[in-house]
Amino acid sequence: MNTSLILENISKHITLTEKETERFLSILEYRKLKKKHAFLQKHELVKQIAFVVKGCLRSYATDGKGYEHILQFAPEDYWITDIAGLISERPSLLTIEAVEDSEMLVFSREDQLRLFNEMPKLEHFFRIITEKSLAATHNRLIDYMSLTAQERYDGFCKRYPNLIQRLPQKQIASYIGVTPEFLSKTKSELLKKR
Amino acid sequence: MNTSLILENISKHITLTEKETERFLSILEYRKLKKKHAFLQKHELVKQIAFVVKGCLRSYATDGKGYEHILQFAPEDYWITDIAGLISERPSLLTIEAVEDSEMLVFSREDQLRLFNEMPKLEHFFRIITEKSLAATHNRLIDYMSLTAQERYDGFCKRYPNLIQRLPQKQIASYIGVTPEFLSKTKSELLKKR
DNA sequence: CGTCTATTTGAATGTACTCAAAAGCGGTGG
DNA sequence: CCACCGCTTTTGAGTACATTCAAATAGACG
Repeated sequence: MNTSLILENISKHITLTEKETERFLSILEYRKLKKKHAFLQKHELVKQIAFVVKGCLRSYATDGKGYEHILQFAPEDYWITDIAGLISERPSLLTIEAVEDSEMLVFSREDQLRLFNEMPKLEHFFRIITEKSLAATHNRLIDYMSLTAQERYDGFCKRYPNLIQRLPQKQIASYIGVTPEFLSKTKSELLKKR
Repeated sequence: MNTSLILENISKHITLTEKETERFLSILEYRKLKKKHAFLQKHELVKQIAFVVKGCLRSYATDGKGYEHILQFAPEDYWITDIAGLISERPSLLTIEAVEDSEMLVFSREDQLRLFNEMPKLEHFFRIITEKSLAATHNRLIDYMSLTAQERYDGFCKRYPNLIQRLPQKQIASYIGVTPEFLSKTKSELLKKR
């Protein structure tokens, strides 16, 4: 189990002693997930949090017509869960699955909360992570409200230049909130302009 | 300075000793804000967090065309700030102002972080608050992606039945992400149906 | 190599926006 | 307390952005 990535990730905000590091590692479970396989199924109870070591996951909601709406992509070095399901302790509205063959380090909410009590530092870390995530989601909501599809696509390309090549266009369309057909047309418009 | 509301709010998640309560209250500043006056101006550095005791605030982004996009309403018993500006320490993209004559308890980020060190419990509290806020914003984003304007309006009415009467329709339109004209038409459609 | 899914393209449609003008409402000052 | 002014809400006509449905093409994977 290669834990250097997750330890580096954490060390950006807090410093753990050797003992604390050991304790933290003790709650981690290593998991592989093949492309298109689910880490979390819709309607399941959400109990875990994942840190992606390799590959990429996505979380999405499915609406009444069966359309998928992607909330988050989580490539290496990202955290992912269904926070709404996790804190409400109600069945998940989201599905989380692998976009590519992936590897994760996973732990339960239960263990997380237990560690928060033992090590306030760790709660400090996740408070910061959650704040960042909230800020990012705020910005995304504002983009949604104020930009056209073309501008949102531009923004996505600039913010995640490395992800674009790894994702099917259909999923990028779903993330920025348009149909795959429309994104295709939008892209060819952009090419004509240049 | 009436602090019972904020203390009750906090006590839903943590229990403070008398000393801790005193320490917490020591960082609070009481502030009144008249309708339409700003708690935070766009382009200012964000330094404070507010708890609304009376009245109602709103936070919004202004786009290139001068349109406002409301991110949050904060009536009594709600917390509000510009989290993105606060953590990035860059000028705010949001404006926060009073919808009605309001009263708040305000403290600085600096004091907040200082107290987090002194009292891990308080960081615990804000970790929870931030998680809830993130979950709510996720749900809102999904609504945005998957529902029509009419459905979003319905949802708003159901979720905030008491707020509707206090807010100008223009601001509800801005919150659900449509023009005031369109919301007006949407409402009369709804009436015809029933 | 064949099958299945993703992407592109086109035509018709729909949802929401823009602009304009009238009606309603609230607050302010005389 | 009323009259006026400014802002909000309503209504309508024309428009734009994005969707739906369909079909053809391209790509990925076993």
